[in-house]
Amino acid sequence: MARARPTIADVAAHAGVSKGLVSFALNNRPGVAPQTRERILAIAEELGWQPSVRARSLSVARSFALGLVITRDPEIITSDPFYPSFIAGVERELSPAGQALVLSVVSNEREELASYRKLVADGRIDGAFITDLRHDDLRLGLVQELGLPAVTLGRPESRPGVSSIPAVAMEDAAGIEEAVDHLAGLGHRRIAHVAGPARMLHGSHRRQAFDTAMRRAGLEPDLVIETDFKAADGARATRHLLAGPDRPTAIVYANDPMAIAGLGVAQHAGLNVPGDLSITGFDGTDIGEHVYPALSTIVADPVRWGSAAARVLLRMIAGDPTEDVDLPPARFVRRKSSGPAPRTP
Amino acid sequence: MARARPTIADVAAHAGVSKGLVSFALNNRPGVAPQTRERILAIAEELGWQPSVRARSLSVARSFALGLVITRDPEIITSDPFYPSFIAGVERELSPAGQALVLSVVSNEREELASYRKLVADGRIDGAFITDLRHDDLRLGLVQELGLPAVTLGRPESRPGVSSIPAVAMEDAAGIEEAVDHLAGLGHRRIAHVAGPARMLHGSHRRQAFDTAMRRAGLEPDLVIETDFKAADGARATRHLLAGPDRPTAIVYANDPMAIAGLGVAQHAGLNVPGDLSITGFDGTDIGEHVYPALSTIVADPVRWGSAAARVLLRMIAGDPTEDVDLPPARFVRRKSSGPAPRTP
DNA sequence: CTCAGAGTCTATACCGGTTTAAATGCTGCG
DNA sequence: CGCAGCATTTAAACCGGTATAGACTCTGAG
Repeated sequence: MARARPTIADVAAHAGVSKGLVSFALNNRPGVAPQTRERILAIAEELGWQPSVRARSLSVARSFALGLVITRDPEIITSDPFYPSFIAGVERELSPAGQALVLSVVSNEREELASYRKLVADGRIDGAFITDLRHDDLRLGLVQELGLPAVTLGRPESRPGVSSIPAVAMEDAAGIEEAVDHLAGLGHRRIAHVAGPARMLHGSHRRQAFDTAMRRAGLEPDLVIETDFKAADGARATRHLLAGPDRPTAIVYANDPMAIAGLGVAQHAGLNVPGDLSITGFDGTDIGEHVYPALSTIVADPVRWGSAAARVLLRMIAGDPTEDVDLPPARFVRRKSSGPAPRTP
Repeated sequence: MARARPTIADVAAHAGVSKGLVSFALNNRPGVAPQTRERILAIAEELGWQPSVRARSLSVARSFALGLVITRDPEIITSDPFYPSFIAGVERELSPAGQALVLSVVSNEREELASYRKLVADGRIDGAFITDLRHDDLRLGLVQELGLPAVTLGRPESRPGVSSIPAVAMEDAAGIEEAVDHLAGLGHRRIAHVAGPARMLHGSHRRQAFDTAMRRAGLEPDLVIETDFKAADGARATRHLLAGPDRPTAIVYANDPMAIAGLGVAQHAGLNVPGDLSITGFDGTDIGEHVYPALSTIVADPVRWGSAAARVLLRMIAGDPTEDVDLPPARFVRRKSSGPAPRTP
């Protein structure tokens, strides 16, 4: 019969001391005689004692877990590479810290808020990641209201009150500007942007960066189509752009799946990429490297982003002072899908 | 000042009964007078009482959470669409059941086993999903040893002892056979297979299905290359196949990212797809639909798989009898990347 | 020699539920 | 009328930790 796992009381009994003292010893608290402490630790070791997260949770009112709520329509099978990588980065920090990651996937904003509330009400998490920031994001007020430590990915435009919500930001605008500069430098004048949803902060950031870079190059950023970041949207937007009267010679997409879909549409229409049309993506999925022609894109580092965000959040929960973190900006990587503008006929 | 949330003791005090009776009433246990029960429920409602998962966890020795351990190298940004969808399906069941999902991402098998152990030792989970089954999978013995309720995705080849590990299986072989039949029917004789890792059960299943279908069509399944499911592997395998002496006219890939990479390689080599080379994938990512030519592939339903697996696991934990579940088989979907075999020169 | 104070350690309450044994009240039967 | 038997309810233990007040050394200064 498997012996039940030892509790702190067993350790206390074996050591001939009280429970409380064992607790002190195990938590490196002062007030325990050095040799007693050692004896207790040795016995705990020998008995194979491990703390019960459950019991500790109840008594210290913490859960030793962090929460991530992802909002997306589950029916839409999207090969967004961000989350898997981001989560891997988060785990890398949590695991050694003895923390767990609680994941929730919901379909819409209503459920999203409800999910945060529920996770907190159930005492499942001690802190949360806020990803995919939106304009007037209700989650910022919510975590404040709930008193839930949180970190945002990217800087929110405004934080409620004298906020204590640190941001871990990666400047994605720089990459877009690089891409536009690159294209303009290749002689492109009609450059379009297939943007992400404007209500999402990174969607509009990238768009603003596009506008800025275009104006700086003396071009009018008038060919912009807003999408939902889905491959199908990218295809639709591309068809629309190519069917237009004065079609672009280059398209800057807000993510890789849309760029790849756009590439497909262009090729389907008989265009040569990059001969007739240059294309750039955003995110650096591994597939982009292998399509033909290889996709010029803007690469970020979601694994690192995850680690950084987790570190900030852990520090915050520990009560240490935190401040915003700036990660190295996303960089434009030239591959084969972008080239010189076609000679005007 | 925010009133602390009410405990069962508050409810008891307001109702003028004992804690124990409140607990009975709230859990629909017999032995409580109907009108007392109602009064208690009304007061609990009025006070906005919610059970404390933490306290309940400690006293009933359950965590009300399920675990998913994903093994993959975090540095490899892979756009595998399976997990996000699978998780969405799982969540759809867990959330209404008041259960949470604890996610762990690890880099290799050693960490994987350690992760299961840790999750159980910490009492974080009541059950686990076992995905990406391998031959002689150590996890089966482990969950048995740990007494951890578990469900496998797909049927393991053998289960330890008189196993109590139910499987939720989706017949993926059927799709591969359909694909081969389709290609053979179009006149292809040299059909290659870019397979997944042989140590993974679905990798070798798909390969077996390929062999079977080939033999049935009177063809020799001699062009098979084993890979690690990564896009880069797909590209490499394709280059190898195309450089060979007697190059194939069709390639069946074990997943979509590899197929898309293969498509890129073929096009890069100046081949027309499907004119010179037919290509099929596996998984039905949304991108496949939008590349040019649209990828013929085999579509599964990971969302449904997730829901089914979660249901089985929940039932198991509840102590209800469970049995294996068979989901509808993956189906071949013909799109544009497969066509008649080229006329032999 | 006494007493203050530091250093150790114990006893006990507490976190918020569940569970069990025992107490209470009521009904109906002999 | 007495008592078995049932339904209802209470009190208290328990899950496994943490936290706090107080008790018990021992030392050193006055």
